[in-house]
Amino acid sequence: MRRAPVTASRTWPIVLGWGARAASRSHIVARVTPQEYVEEVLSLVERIPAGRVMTYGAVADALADVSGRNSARQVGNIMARHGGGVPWHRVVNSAGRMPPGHEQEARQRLLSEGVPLKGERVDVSRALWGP
DNA sequence: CGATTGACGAAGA
DNA sequence: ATCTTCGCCAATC
Repeated sequence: MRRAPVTASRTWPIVLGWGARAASRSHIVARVTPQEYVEEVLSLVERIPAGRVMTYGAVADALADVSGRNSARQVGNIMARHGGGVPWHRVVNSAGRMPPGHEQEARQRLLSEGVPLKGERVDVSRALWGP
């Protein structure tokens, strides 16, 4: 758990090791390392119940306060690189589409879990789950 | 260092 | 409905 050193002069709640960039935005500050963020994402995805889904954006939003990040795209990258050990099929894009190259596998799993579908897409309005 | 590249998403045309 | 543009974050050139 690498954390930025805490100094008395520090204005923002965290960061001064990787914080130069974060400091350029006054509202959002990185509160965890990229590695820690990966763990946050994976542990949240693990808690998505069978039969429900989250969108990449919803995951990013749910973690925004604690992580200091909000990038659906980054969640997608993380799922692509590290999602193999979690129920990755329960994360779809906002249109209900499944990850390119894994549509068949995902569709089969979602179907067996009873996730509501609309043709080839998840009916996100009905299936969306939140922590 | 800067530029590109993604399992993204909202807004426009 | 499809395509583009832009904001988002981190890894990779």
